[in-house]
Formats: sequence, C-alpha cells, structure tokens
Amino acid sequence: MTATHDMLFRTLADPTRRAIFERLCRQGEQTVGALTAEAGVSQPAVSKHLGVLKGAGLVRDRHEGRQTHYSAQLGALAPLMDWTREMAGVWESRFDDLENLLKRMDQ
Amino acid sequence: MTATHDMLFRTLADPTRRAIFERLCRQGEQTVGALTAEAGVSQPAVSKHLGVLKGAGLVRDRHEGRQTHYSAQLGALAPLMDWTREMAGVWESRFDDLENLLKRMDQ
DNA sequence: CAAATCAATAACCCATTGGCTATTGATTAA
DNA sequence: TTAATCAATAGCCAATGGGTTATTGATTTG
Repeated sequence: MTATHDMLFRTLADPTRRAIFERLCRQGEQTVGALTAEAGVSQPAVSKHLGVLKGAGLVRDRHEGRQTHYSAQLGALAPLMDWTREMAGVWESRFDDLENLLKRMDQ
Repeated sequence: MTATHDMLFRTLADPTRRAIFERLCRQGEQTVGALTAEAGVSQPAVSKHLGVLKGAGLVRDRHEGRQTHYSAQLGALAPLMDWTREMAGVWESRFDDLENLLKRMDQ
C-alpha cells in the first residue's frame, strides 16, 4: 500500500523525530521527559513528534501515573524493508544472503 | 551519517517523487517526457522531482540530443537498508535469513 | 532559416509542518 | 488541600516545499 509507505517515509523524514525513534530503538522504553532532555526541542514538540510516530504505528505508549512511557514497534518497519528490497530488485529468493545483495546493489 | 538518511527519507517521502523513482526502478531508463506522461503533474514539476532525486544520488541522467534519460541508482538505497536493519536490531549476522528476521520483527 | 519540440529555470502561490509559548488536566508530594 | 510535576493540547508564526504558468536554451525538423 502506497499510503503506508507514505506515512513511514514522511514520519521518518524529520531528523528530530527520527532521532527520537532511534533512541527508542536503541535504549528501549523512555518517558517523554527523558526523551525531551535529549531532543534539543521543547516538551510539546517532543509530544507532537511522538504523536506522529504513534500515528504511523512506529511507537506504542504506556501510561503510568502521570508519566507516559514510549517504546519502538519494530514490526512497523517491515513495509520499509520490503519496499527497499523490492526496489533493489531482490525478487529471486527470500533467503539471499546480504553480501550477495550488497554486491548487486553496487550500481 | 545523519545527513544521508535525512536526504534519503525526505526525498522518498513525497508520493509523486517516490512513484517516479519506483517507475525508474521497475521499467529502467526513461525520458522526462515519458515520466511526465504518467506522473499526473506538469513537466516542470517532474523536472524538479528528478532534480531532487539526483541530488540524493537516487538517479543518474544521460543527455541525448534534446532529451534527457534518467535511470535509478540502486546503490543509493544501501544506507536505507542499513538503517532499517540496524533499527530492527539485526546485529548478530550479516547472513541471517530474512524469514528469521521477519519473525523477530513481529513486535 | 523558421518552426516545433524537449527539458530546465524563474517566479510565484498556497498548504503543510515544525517550532514556540501558554494553558490545561491529571497525578503525586508537602 | 495546596503546590509541584508531567504530558498533552491549543494557538500562533515562519520556513519549507510541491504545485502552477511563463519563459528560456538547446536541438531537431520542415
């Protein structure tokens, strides 16, 4: 579906938002406050980004008292991997090793 | 490099532009005229999109008389695959089979 | 040479978006 | 219960970006 790819690419296109997502991927669940401390933008800006990420299915939120914990939903990246692989022309086998793939991708 | 990912995601985020790129991936080299015929937007718009794609290294152009032929540069997708794989947490082996990967990506 | 075609550029418009501050609602602490 | 903290929302503003038409430059064609 084009709409899905649209949303994924558009959501990840913003560097601040992508940085937040990367952080969640690498460090696991984080509160809004923790994310804000590193984001370099205001708390409302972070909340807005998290809202967009959530809309794209890239994160999940969990409320605990007055704080909200966010975590990455890696499964949402699948359409992105599929699309890239499809564009790269990997039709032949789902079990191609990556080295071979990279070789074919050089020009 | 963040700048590279930025450019790739931002370039591919627009549906019209991504459609042009997909077309070049699937059907190979095309003239601006041929791309315009299918794009649903004006020729200048297509030229602008091609300029952006070229700036991101995703396409190459070849001049032949008064027409310009564009083709996809699949190698430019490598950083995208790397990033996605990195976020998905595939560290262990470059030779992981994709089925296994997808299994781990379900949540 | 004159007319037509192809693609790029210029100049403009409007919608979207990412940022901010201020505020609100909810929860916890004093 | 009053004060403080956390996160979301509202409302605003400036920059960006994708679209348009008009034009230009270059190359073919008549």
